[in-house]
Amino acid sequence: MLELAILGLLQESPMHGYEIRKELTAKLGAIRAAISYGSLYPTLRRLQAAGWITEAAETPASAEEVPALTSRRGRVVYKITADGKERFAQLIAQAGPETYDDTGFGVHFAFFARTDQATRLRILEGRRRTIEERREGLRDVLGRAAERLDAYTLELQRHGLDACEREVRWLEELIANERSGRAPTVPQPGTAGGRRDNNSPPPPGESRKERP
Amino acid sequence: MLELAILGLLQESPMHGYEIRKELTAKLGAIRAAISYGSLYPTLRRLQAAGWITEAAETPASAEEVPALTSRRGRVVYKITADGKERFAQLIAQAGPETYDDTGFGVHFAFFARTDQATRLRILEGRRRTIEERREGLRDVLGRAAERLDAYTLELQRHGLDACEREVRWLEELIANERSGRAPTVPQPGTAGGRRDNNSPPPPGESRKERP
DNA sequence: CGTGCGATGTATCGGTCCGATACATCGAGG
DNA sequence: CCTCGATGTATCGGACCGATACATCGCACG
Repeated sequence: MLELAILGLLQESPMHGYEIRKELTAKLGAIRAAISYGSLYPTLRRLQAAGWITEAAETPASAEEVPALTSRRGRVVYKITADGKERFAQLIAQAGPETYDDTGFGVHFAFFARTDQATRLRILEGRRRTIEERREGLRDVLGRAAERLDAYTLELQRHGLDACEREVRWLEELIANERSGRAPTVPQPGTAGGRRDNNSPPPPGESRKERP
Repeated sequence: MLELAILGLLQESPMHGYEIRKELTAKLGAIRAAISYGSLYPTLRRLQAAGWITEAAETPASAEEVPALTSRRGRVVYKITADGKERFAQLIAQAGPETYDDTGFGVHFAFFARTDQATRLRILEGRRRTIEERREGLRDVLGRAAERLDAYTLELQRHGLDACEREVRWLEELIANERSGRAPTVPQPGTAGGRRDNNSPPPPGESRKERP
């Protein structure tokens, strides 16, 4: 999962470890806590050894630009390689069971903008299936095994069941949206300020903008 | 976490590994997938080495009861020791940061029937705090960093934010319920059938009530 | 009658990821 | 001046997972 996330992130722009962590924390904040350095750095080294990423020199512009702003000293900036992009495409498209658990789905979903519509649909439906099964499991327990469990445990199951039903509905909307049309956003009033297509989804052949 | 869950479960009755897994899967189904044998068995051995649990002989009733029903052969049944109960009490009451993450909170909550009210309140409030912080983080991202993120990522954040708000409301109800009165259940019509006291929890002091 | 299949049951191994910890630099504010 | 918080890289032990192996039992199907 971390591998996929890093590869996906580095396609936007080269970054060093600390930055990767921050960006990932922002992007995946909804599904998991900040990723640990204890897994980040070893993974970066693994990816580099495999040739998916390389170190990029840190020299800012051309030559004797006196920096003064930031004294990039020990920072190690990584950029993705051509092999790395290939690897990402393979990872993002293939769907094993781990693709549908909470974390796996979240990571895949966070990079939907780099995925083709067929894959998006497949993943959304797989996730729905998974959640539906979880939901059925909870209903079973609440129905059949309710006498064996204490009130707190039951309340926990009810809350979980509610979350499942809600997520299934959310997925239904996304699937419908995905099938007929291409707008990713579910209409939903009054949460954040501006809603506006920002960086539109140019999934397969993309050009990335950066600061000019 | 696994340690706490096993200790808690074994207070209800002695069990073997397979059974522990099944019960735990039922009890914690709302918050996590089935626990792996790859962590269960090593943990059982660790708990046994520490003296929190012991093997219990499998002999069914008294003597030459011809079994014929089940041929309990290799099953290893564990029971909790006095030290184990003490350990459980210590683990369930003390609250570190890991007590408030999704899994940690879920396990603690699932054993609320064996916890005193003060601890329950402390944990519920800590969890609320944690979720509120996560919620603020998501609001920040949706507000300030929205332009930098693609529509799918934003949708993920919105869904996460919604889940946070919902959980905070759920926790509020539980806290209010806990403070004034002692009924664990939030009134909520029409989900499961019978509600009724089952395996009574006589943990430290309190007695559990249910509808008479 | 056998034969295979699904549930029950115990166990290990490699790998991923986390939490704690260490250490070094830099800019800002007291 | 000096500490504090943000930035930044890195390691270590431990928790937990997923795959795998292996053995027994009862039952259904041929």
